[in-house]
Amino acid sequence: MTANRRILIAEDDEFVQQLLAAYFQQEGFQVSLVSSGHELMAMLDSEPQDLLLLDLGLPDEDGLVLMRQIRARSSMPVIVLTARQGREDKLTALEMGADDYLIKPCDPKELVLRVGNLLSRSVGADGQSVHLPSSRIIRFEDWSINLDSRSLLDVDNNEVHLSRAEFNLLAALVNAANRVLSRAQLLDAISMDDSSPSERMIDVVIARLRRKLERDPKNPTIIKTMVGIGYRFSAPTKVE
Amino acid sequence: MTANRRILIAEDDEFVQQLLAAYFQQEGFQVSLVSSGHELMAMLDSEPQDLLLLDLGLPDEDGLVLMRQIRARSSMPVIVLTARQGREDKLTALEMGADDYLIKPCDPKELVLRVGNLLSRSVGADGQSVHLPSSRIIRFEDWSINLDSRSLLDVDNNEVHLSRAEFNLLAALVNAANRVLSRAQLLDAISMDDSSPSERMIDVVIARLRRKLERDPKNPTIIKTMVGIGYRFSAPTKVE
DNA sequence: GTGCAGTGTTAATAGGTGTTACAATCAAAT
DNA sequence: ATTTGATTGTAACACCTATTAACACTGCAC
Repeated sequence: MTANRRILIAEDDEFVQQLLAAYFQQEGFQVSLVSSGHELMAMLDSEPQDLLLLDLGLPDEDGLVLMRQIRARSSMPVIVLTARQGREDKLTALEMGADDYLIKPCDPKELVLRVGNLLSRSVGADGQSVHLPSSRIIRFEDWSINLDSRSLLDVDNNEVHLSRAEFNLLAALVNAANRVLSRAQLLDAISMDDSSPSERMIDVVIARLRRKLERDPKNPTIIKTMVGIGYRFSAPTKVE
Repeated sequence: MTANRRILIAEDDEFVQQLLAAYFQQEGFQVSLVSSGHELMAMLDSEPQDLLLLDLGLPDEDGLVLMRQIRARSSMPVIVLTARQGREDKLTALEMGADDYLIKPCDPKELVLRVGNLLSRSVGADGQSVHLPSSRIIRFEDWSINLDSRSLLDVDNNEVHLSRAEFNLLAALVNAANRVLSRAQLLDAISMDDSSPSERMIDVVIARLRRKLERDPKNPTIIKTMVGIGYRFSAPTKVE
């Protein structure tokens, strides 16, 4: 029951942040803290977490935009916290894929309760997390990708280095195996903030990935191009 | 267990109030809450408390005036909390008879520590509940760092020497474990006077630290780089 | 003084990101 | 089948950030 207790708190008011951290630590969570959208995305890229507590009012980025970017790269449980009373925000947040929604001020006990609920819901009978693809190792062709340690191993178990953008793109494709992802969706998966690079960037990263992954990069079998639509991961996968 | 664990929290931000309450309750205190100077004085008149946590920024009354009024009727321990940075406030508050003074945001652990200190001091000279200064020894991976003696011990308890800058940087990171610290914040931690060295200095000290701490300095696991943001201490820690 | 440890700067290097230009390819119309 | 315009692939490049070695400077101990 207790393996997945890493909680990431995204909150810009430092005092609230520290109080939440101290409180959750006492409840036995391992807490990580970020105070901006930029940090948040960097943190999610560097280390998987079991649950995200997201304050919609981060200074540098609209919370709902962040929510979309998060959902583009993982299905981790997210609880949205906001000072806003608006009903629209609530609906939008839930539409964007938030799992729960609380308006500040709220009772810390209730908060911990909902966190506990969400975590227990996302844990299967075997104690493995259902939600987090990041707790999985996936094999395809000669490769095995570990979404947890963010590493890619070749057939001899040697690690092949991927850049952040390359890994995120591959992870997004693997998570949506056999589904077509548009360039816009893939952009969400690789971009850190809202400074969206052009969609051609996706082509470039795809090319770099293919050069590393494909036996014959000219005739790709793993990442297929869907002309006019996007790309599709189309190798058989085996989840470990 | 001592009977005097009733704490009164005077704080107008409702969320902060609830977080503080939940936190102190977990620490075994019986908590009462007020959110205005008016309520505060009424509460003090009707029910004795063992300690007051007073936010200077209450809406209806200047905190320093309140402080004087409180002292006019009791000698109960008071810790003043404020968002203001001003040195004058601090001096005035202490002059007015506050027992301690903390600037928000502050570490909740420190807050509880000071509350404990103050309460045990006010118990009397029997020495029963004298507060033991919490040891500041923290273990991570094969290392243990003692923030009091400023020493770092390896797995065999041999001391590994760190320069002042190295130690301060490491201490700052450890104290903010799992939080991202910007180069600017880390600069504050290592520079003694106000002559700020350039932020590249941080990279240099980080490199020197990694060479001493990390198993594989090229693939650091203890101090992680957050590109474009700063650094983060990300090894599990255990406080002794 | 001389030597030494530590501090901080600088510059070379490495690696990643994103743009652009042009080549290659595709798909639809003729 | 050929043409044509749109789309995709990729090399080359500019730019950015982080890493690290080298070095000069400072202050301190002997």
